Amino acid sequence: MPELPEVEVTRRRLESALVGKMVTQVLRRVAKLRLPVSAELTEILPGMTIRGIERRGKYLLFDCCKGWLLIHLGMTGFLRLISSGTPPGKHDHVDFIFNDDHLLRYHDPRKFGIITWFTGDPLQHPLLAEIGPEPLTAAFDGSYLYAAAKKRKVSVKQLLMNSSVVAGVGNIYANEALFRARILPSRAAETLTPLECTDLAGIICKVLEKSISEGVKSCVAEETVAYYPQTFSVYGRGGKLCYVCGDSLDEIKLGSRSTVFCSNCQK
DNA sequence: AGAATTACCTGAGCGC
DNA sequence: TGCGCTCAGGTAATTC
Repeated sequence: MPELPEVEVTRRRLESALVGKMVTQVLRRVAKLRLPVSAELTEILPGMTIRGIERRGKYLLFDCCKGWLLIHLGMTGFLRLISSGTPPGKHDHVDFIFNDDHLLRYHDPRKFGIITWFTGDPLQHPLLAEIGPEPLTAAFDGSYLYAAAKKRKVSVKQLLMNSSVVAGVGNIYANEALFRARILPSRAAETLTPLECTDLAGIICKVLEKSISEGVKSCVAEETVAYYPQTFSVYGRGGKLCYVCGDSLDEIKLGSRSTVFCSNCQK
């Protein structure tokens, strides 16, 4: 599923392909994803030029000069950049056709994504306004994390996955970062020491940045997809052997989310 | 306010 | 073969 790195890789690819290009047509095949797909998009967007593409957490923000196109990929969504005229397949819900004969196609089997239109400061949009600091900025550091964790009884992993605490960290990277920081996911957030918070914040940055650079390297000509091959230390490896100590990895549920860790390496 | 729970959605995998 | 069940999980809304 697309998390911050996948969204960032998508953003960079789309930015280099679409900035300065004009939308000529929007085709909407479903009325509703997780939220209604703004009906006015088909009438408003044609004629508009993409000035830039930003990212906030897992949201892509297309600057259309007169307003913003906000896209969230949900669980299973991805965007592809293909030739216009390519016939749509199953779950190809929305097409954005550009004046250079490119087609940006939104595909999402589970329809957990969001496509909406907003005028004004996109950061003030209700969906974005409460999101915590970006993990790859100076605003997210050990002292911030320590303050956020203090007096919180939820598990560290659930704290990291709370988007109002830090933007864009989902299940995969929460599992991976905690493994690398040697911290048990089930630990109450309030038990983290300042030193552990500094360590963890730095590791979160590293894990995300490494994934982004892998995604950039794997860039396939033409097609823009949110997914790229990656290897994880613990995510999806419950019952398999820890790469560090060789013990078998444990898998539990935290907040109904699959959580994998090494009880030998993580304390 | 924080924590826990529910809802949204479809394909994959499984037991029978 | 196919039915019914569970699971995957981001995040908003709802409830406690």
